[in-house]
Amino acid sequence: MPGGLAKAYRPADVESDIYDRWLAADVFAPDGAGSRADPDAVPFVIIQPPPNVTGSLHLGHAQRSTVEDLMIRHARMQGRPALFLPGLDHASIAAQVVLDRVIAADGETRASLGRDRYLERMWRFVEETRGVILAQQRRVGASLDWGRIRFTMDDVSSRAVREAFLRLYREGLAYRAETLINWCPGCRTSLSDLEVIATPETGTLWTIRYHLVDPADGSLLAQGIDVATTRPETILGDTAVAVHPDDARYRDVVGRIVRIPFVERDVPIIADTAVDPAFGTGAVKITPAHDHDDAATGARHGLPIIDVLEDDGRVSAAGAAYAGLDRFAVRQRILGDLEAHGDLVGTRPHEMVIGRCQRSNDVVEPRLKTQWFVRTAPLAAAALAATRSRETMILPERFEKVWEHWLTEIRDWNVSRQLWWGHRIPAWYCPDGHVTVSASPEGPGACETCGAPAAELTQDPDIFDTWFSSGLWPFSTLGWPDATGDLARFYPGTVMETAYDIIFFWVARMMMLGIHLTGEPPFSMVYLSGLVRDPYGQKMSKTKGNVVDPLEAIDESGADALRFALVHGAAPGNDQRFSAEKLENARNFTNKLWNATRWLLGARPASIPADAPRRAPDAARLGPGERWLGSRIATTVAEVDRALAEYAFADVTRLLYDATWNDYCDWAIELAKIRLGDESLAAAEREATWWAMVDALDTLVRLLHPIMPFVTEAIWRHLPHAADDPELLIVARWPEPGGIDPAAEVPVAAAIELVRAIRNARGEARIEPAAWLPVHLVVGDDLAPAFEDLRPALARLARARPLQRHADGESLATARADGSLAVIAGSTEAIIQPVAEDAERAGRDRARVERELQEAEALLEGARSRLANPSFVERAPASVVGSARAREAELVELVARLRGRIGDQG
RNA sequence: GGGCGGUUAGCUCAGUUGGUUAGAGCGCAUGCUUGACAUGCAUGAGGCCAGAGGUUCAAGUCCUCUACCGCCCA
Repeated sequence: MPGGLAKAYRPADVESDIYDRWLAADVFAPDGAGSRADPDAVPFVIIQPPPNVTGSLHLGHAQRSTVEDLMIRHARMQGRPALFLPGLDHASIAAQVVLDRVIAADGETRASLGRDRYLERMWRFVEETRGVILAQQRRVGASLDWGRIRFTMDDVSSRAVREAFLRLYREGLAYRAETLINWCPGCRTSLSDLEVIATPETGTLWTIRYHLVDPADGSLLAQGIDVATTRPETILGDTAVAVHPDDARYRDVVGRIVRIPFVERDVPIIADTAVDPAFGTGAVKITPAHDHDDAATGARHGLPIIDVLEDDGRVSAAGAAYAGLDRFAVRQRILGDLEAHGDLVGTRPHEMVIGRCQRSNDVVEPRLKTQWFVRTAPLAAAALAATRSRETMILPERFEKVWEHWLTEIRDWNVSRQLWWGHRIPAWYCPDGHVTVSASPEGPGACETCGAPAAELTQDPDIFDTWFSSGLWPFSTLGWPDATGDLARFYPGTVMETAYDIIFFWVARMMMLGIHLTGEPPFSMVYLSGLVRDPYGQKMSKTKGNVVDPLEAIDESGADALRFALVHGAAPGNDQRFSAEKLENARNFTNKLWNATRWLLGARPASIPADAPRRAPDAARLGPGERWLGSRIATTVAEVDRALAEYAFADVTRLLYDATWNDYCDWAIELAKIRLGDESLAAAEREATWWAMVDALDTLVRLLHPIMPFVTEAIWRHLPHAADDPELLIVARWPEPGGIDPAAEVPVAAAIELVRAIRNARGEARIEPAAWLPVHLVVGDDLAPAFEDLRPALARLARARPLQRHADGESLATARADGSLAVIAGSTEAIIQPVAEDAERAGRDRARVERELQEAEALLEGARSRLANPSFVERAPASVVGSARAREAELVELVARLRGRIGDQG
């Protein structure tokens, strides 16, 4: 076992141990004992979007945690104080749905327990579940500052909620009003506009006849007016019939009275321009308690408002004979009864949009309720100003348009929820109905209007929308409203990373509340992640059975493989497809990196002791391969820095994959093997080579650490270190850019091209791979010294024995034998002499060279016609024309040489 | 109805401010138990860049229209 490393990387053997070592070293906190942060540097802060306390980790969480963690790890390695703050969200409605199911197993319901016992049960339940997702985050490798963890229901958060509400109330930005709200009968709570999903459906448009009332004696006439409706059960709450004032069909009946069936209520026929004469019969029923448009019409005409529903969706006492029945049962009964009376005059299918509850999918009912609202207009304006001024940026930028539109059109936010699990609204009402809002945990001492004593006050039974406490998260987590040290140091935060589907629910609310309550936008960058979908682009869901469990993926392939695969597909705002193949590919990559390390440790020259401290390679003794590698790695550092600065994390994975696999493993290791095994070289040269290989791998491992923290940390343990290196890679320095040397790359790039061309020629000619063949070559003077150094490498990689270099083409031509293979690669040219003459092989080789010639001629023709165009030469920039000319010259020479080869062979 | 995104190799995706020959991984084909790695190595095949028009010396890239797919808002 070279280097004492296992033959394959086994993540399960090292991951938990490594995480424990990070914890023990106290390196996650920006001010932890093991932190190497520069206290004067600008902190880098990510407050993690808190997952639901009863939830468990799904692939989307894993992806977002990884993206957040890689930004944090990068900043930490740069020496910035990096705060990655974990948390949990109480998720009112979602948690209640889960707990309701749990208690149902014991034969209990919310009602049977009552509010206090239900909440006690919830706290017990939450204590049981809260650890689950936190442990899962550790498996992913998230370097969260566990000492600063917050829960939206802990005391600090509660205080922030009460204080925020009090301030908004005092400023008139929180108000209580009786108005039409969205009601979910399934969840038995009101919903914000965002939580109602507009769903296109095919419903039915029924036409119903309301009979006119005889003004003389109040008796019912046979004459009537036909109205169209999609919700016949709302008949019970009708308080008018409306027509358009210009509608000639109804001019005569405006002002007359109709009787609403079943409830026997006499209501007027009114004229209102809001009525669309083209819809149905042109006459519509008006139900101000159960329709937003009707409520507006009702308000204009002073119509009464009659709520005919109970909270659970049954018809109330106002529904006369139908009271106590479910709304949809009532619909059917009413239709039957209308038909029996001959008053159902039309039925036809109708395409419509129905509002459904985001969580329960129940049809949402508009209802009149007294609730608390947040006045959004001024808050939204400030949020818009912050993004317009670029104080806060949104990535990808195209979401700014959506953001603008939504915040411009925003309506007031209903924050009351008729649930139990959440922050109780800190508003108290005295017997006279005065409102007192208090931020004190004990509530107000007395009514602030009439002085009624506390004992006579009753607290609002409702709780806040979960997103209200979430909206305070970027600063409530840091101790707001107290002026804590953390708040001063870490607010505003740096990046808010979250999924684009909660940009309104959450990001907008954090911006609105953050700016208003703290005076500053809560973060400077909003990074919106896409969704992780299944291999066919379908959303993952338990019902579809296409869910990938991140923990299973980690068990199988390791956390690093999962992270790499997820980051590889992550472009801001774009969904990605996740598949077992991608995971496998990433796992192979971790193994490749591991094995490169294994090779390196096993290849240490005997003259270097195993525990030798890290030493810079002696630059004067490096071969062309090491100089090439040094420049390649330096280029990679620069490109990775650029990609990170642009949040192009998928690019980072691609750059590092290529640098590791292609540059380091495929070429650098192969070149170094030859040099390290070359007894003719001085020991100092072999040592320099090995140290150069250590340098390059060390840099790659540092660059890869934010994405693949475990395997890189495991490798780092085994690499030689300098005296000022820390124990752990997680706090090691991020590589410095610099050292790019294009001139150093030229000879090895040419050598690689030549080796490939020779392999290709041998392959096409079907020469046994194991065969060593004599090769003659000629190279340009500029490459000659490097090629001399590289001779042993070229010989082995191209299986050339002997390898003879000629001074010029003429000399090379003398090496030509019957059936020899012609190879042209860039400016180098070679002849491979076959073991034995073989007519068939010669034919195949000739065909290959002719194909190459054809391709070269086609390219030359293209280059010439381009240059033949006078407007190109005149108008294109000189540099472009220059390189076109150079290209043409190159092709001319290539064609000439290929022609020469064919002549030779012919 | 309004808005946004996508369409590049069999599949999943890259492709910088327009500039030489459009790339990668997987898959496929052929061959290889090479002393780091078969979770591997070598070589190869495979593209009218959705379609039409335009701008330009030059278009996968910019503009217009069309088709299809997806998402958001109403």
